[in-house]
Amino acid sequence: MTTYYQEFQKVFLSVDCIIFGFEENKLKILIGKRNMDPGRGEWSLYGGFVRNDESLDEAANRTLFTLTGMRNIYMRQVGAFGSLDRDPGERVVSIAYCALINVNDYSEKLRKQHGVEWVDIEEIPTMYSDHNEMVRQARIIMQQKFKTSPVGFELLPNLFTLTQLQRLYEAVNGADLDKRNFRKRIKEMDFIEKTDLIDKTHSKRGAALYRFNKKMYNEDPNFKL
Amino acid sequence: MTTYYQEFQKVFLSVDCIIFGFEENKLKILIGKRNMDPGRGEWSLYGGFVRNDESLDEAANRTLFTLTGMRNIYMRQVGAFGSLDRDPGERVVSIAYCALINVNDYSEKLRKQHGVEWVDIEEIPTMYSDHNEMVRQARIIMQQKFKTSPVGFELLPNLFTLTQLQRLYEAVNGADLDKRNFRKRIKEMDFIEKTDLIDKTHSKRGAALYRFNKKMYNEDPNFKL
DNA sequence: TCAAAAGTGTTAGATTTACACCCATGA
DNA sequence: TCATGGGTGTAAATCTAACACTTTTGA
Repeated sequence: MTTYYQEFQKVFLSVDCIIFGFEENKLKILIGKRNMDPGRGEWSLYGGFVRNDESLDEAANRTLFTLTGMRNIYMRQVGAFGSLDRDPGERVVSIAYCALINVNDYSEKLRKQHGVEWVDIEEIPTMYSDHNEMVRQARIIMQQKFKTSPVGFELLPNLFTLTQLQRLYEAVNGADLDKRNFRKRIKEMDFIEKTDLIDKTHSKRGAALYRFNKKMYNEDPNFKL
Repeated sequence: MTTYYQEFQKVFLSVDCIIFGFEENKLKILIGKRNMDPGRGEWSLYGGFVRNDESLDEAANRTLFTLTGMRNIYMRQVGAFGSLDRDPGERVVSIAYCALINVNDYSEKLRKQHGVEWVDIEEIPTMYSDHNEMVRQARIIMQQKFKTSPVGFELLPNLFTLTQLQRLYEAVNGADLDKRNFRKRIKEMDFIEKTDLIDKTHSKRGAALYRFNKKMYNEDPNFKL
């Protein structure tokens, strides 16, 4: 450490995860009650400290893995949050990351162990510190991403119906979509493949199941919704 | 400090500024040669450490002020950069911010004092550490912003011609625009006001000078380009 | 008088939006 | 048999993109 550097204080760095899921036709995030001071008992995002031997991205992935046991999950940075008063104890600057996971892939046992639950994005309670602001920014970023990039499939099972996909997009942008116009657009995207399989769990007639063909998308990435 | 926190190392936090300007029909950024180790002599963004008593935004504004003497400048966070190897000495995590300034408002004297210069965004040299990546991300963010928000005026004098405005947009998105279509769109935006003044410095005939009416924009914010 | 930049409208094509009925099936 | 969700096409309106000539004036 040079003399120059000594003028400045070092700070703790944490990551906080905004983990999105799609359940009951609603966009939800995983939050829990803090079990440590400061802020014990308040609603909070799941987070953790950045270690000495890992990058920010690695810290975010490790934190997500700790909570969900899941790897290779879609994640991206939302931004750095560093108000002076954001942590009532010592100064902690936090880097917010958002993630998209398939709710079905997340073990209920693990979820309960960590005491987190899925909460409708439209009904987020007041949370600890600046966590509401983190969620607000994450949501805006995701709304943009959903329009131009096929990230929505991260929230769905491998096989999904067009109605499920439409409900997802409705939940994300907070407004209903026209069924025929929606399906017209889907048909234009060859990488959203119709399978021979039928889902009969949601209707008597049954709905065709589709899958997202990532390889085909990479050859001609022209997503637009 | 609690026992728990001690498991984690604190780190230095810095801010790095991507300062955009518009000059000679080109989008440029302010960079200089590093005058300290590590990386002495390499091209670099202008940055500084985050102090104990200031938020990240405040640190970015202070750093910009130190370099330019300018306050109340449009600034926004690009993101946090925290690879393990990004600083060859001690670990430093940096928060990148981008800013838009009017080149004419920046004193040449100050610029030279700090040894920074305006470099065409299309001709950025290889820079220290991850600074090229910071610029790349800042540029993408700005390209998005320019389409939906009247931030371009931050780079222009109060009074500007439509040709200047068009050249700015061409520089930002890296492609030429159709003059008639461009001007058609401008006319639809009442908050871009034509004045009685004529600029004769760039043509014999003279071009009408326009101004951005911020108050009018706030009453009906419908920017689209 | 001419070079150089300013200024101005129209049209074809593409995209977006609104809209209503039949189908298949299990209960 | 009927209630429920699945599935389909068209037409009007809007938006986008392509395109060329006249004006003014200082040198």
